[in-house]
Amino acid sequence: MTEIPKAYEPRESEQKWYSFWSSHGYFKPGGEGPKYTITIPPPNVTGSLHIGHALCYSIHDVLVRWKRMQGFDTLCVPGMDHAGIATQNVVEKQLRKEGVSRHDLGREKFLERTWQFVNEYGGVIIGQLQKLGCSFDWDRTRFTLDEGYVDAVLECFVRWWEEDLIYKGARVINWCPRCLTAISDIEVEHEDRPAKLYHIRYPLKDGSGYVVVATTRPETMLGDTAVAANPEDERYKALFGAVLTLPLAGREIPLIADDYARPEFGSGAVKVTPSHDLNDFEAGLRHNLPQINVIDGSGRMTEAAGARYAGLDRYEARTKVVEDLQAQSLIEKIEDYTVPTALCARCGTVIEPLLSEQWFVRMKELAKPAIDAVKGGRVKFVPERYERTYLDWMENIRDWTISRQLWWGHRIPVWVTEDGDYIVARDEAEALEKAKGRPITQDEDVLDTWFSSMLWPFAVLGWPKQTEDLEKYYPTSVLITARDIIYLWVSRMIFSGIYFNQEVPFDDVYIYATVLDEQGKRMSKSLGTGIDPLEIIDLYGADALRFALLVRAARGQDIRFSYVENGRQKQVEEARNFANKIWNASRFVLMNLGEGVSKTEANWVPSDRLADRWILAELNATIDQVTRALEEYKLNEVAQTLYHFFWDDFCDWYIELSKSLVTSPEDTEEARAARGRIAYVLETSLRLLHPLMPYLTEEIWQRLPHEGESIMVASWPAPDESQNDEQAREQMQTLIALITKVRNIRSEMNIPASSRLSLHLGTQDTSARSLIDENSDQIKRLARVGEITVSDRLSARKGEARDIVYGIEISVPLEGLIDIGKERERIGKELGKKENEARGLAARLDNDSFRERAPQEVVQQARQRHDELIAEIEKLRVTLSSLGDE
RNA sequence: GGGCGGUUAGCUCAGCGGUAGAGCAUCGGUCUUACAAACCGGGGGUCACUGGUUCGAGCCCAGUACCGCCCACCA
Repeated sequence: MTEIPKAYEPRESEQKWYSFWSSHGYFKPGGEGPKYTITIPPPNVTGSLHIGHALCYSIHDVLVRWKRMQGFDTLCVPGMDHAGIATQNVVEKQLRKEGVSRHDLGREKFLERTWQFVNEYGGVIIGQLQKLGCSFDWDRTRFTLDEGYVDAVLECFVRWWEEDLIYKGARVINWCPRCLTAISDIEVEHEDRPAKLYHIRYPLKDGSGYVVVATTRPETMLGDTAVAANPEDERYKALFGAVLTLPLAGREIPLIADDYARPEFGSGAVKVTPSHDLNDFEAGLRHNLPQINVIDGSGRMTEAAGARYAGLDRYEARTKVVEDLQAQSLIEKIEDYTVPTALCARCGTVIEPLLSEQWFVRMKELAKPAIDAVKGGRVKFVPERYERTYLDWMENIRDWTISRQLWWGHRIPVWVTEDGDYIVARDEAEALEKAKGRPITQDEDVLDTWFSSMLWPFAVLGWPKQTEDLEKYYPTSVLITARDIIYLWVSRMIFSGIYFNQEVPFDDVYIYATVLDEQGKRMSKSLGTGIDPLEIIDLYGADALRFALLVRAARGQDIRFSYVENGRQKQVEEARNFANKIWNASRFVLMNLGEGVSKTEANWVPSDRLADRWILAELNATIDQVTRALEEYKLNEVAQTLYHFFWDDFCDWYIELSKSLVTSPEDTEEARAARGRIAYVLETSLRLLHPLMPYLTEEIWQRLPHEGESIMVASWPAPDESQNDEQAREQMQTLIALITKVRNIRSEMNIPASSRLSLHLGTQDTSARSLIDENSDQIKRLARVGEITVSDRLSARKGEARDIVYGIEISVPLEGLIDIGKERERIGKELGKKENEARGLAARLDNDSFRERAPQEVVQQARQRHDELIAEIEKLRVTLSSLGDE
């Protein structure tokens, strides 16, 4: 017999099997069945694995392994995202440490440097995913900036330009003065911050008084080109058209009527700064107002702000403007105020709304079919509630700012001629040709990262080329992602997928849980609250980490995960213990199987034994339940069901009930059959567990009699209705209850495990009698009793502990061991429980409406249970009173 | 300002119409020939609050309170 270590040692096993799988090509597609495709959310090249990723990709791997075992032609495409701003920021930070800026290097050199960084550090996460056990097709790994991907982005840009879905325009956009680029609306975060509300007097030119405006940003007044009040506002009706003198600047500006001014706010008059506020910008367009930029891209005041302020930082300027106004008694009051402040999602800098020329995608037209696709059920969100989230966003969508003033990314394929014509082309040669000899220069900007990642599900399959992969594997089956990128990414994949392929990019969108720390806050590396998955894998194994996460992955519910105590991660420890349990149960089976057992010998030999019929029925129910739960993305249910089946049913009962047969030293046919059955149940369980715990299950499976090269490509168990056996389940329930009661008596009476007791049972029920007869050896073993006698009913005797379960009377003679006080207490407690339950049932049964309105089945059940209880109570009372006689 | 989640045993969470479950922790016992990372047994919950629907409600409806997310151009 081969030596098997007492505890599962993940490290060696993981390495061994991952390279085994890889070298056998199991990660590649190839099943006989229909296709099943997933393209993973490409992690940022700058990233390293955190717990959220571990969850995300574990879910991917579970689904992919499961479908592969079911025989689907299964493909999971991995890859990485070039992550424009994020990556550029990281590289710039490195440069800063060296004392240089990207401008010192110049564009070419900077890009070289960034590629160098990407080649060196990027892909760290890929290696980490492999450690996790992910069975993705690494040969198909893609990068959103690789050669073919560039073609996809060009194709998209050119076609949208030709369809007039892309335009350039001057707009007030969100500008990050630190990243020095425009960012889209969704890349802005809002945070309430304490601030001041300044009430400023704007004098009327004719000297007849002033109008008070309120603002949180006094420095922008230098760019005011009007003051607006609501047309319905009685206070201003007579003044519309009047001219005001803008303080400090001395410019003359009109008082205009526009209903975006809210009469109830402050004085009802609002300053209008078209260059630095989106509302004001739009009001400016309505009234043909001039636009004056007083703040530049780095957050400093421009020349247009006046010589006194030019060059000042926007906050310094604010202080100075307020001082100057105060000096002229033009500040009416300053109040404390809370303002929703816009911040750059990348770096946290306060956003500056800035008037600038940018490229936009016209969204209305693109959104329409993407809305219909979801409404029509062609894309299904799981959990369903996110459908609403998506639709609300899409139905109120605004045009998308796609140009970024960065260097790292897809350069915008637009060239400008000297006379200002835009030429959109796939490359410079084509642009030159189109320019017909006019000199041209390429637009400096790059595209928003999401402009490229929105093409992911089809670009990774080869689009815009009509490749075999695209033909075969698109659309994909499911997208598994986090909820915070529903707008940024999911929505955009849907509308671009439909636009370019006339088909939705995926059937389902599964939004997985957010992993939180013990405070219920989002885990974040930067806040130091992150846990390194590799550390956990090192300590407990990849399977344990996967299981710990998956068992908590209820659809869409957040997971709180950093319960660490004395350097131990309790949640993973629990999963590791389960892995070890599986290991040891397998060890038991293997130790008894003997050498050279063939697959056929380890098969299910039909049996009339209760335990056999029962475990087969339970196994079958488990297969059914687990498969169903997988179909519904209820991964926690999958994990919990398997945990319960394996530990409670298989280990605690089936193995124990089969032990004497299985370990029998004689090599009888009966014993061999029993060994075959136990191996069969184990092998089937391993296949069910494999998607969750790939390494452990492979390690054991390879040692068991099996067919095929790897559990990875073994078949997924199918439920078999003929194996349902209600009778076996009921009888087993009785047997378990009986054994538990005897153990209970032992424990409460402090009977040492070593002392063999006798057991008297009383029942008139013939089926209960035969249940006891047929399983008397098991009862003796598991309840640790020597002799069992069965009679019609038991009469009270002295020195015995009594109980009753499912109508079977139990008596354990204790001779001198009994403690009457304890026994009285124990029976009293039992009696109390039963009386309580009986009372509740009686109350329901007495209720006319219950008997009339509740389903007959429920009433019937209640009545039966009630009658059973009454009989049991009766007998316990007799016992109790006989104790009282002592 | 709108929308969405959550509130169940000391902790982390399942359960979502038939009268409460798991793991950990805790208490007592056990080296019972796979496993002390284990085994056996016990204790512990007015299922946030208030109303309502129902024969029956953690479970459905309405509202309240805290906690957490998302969206929003309120100067």
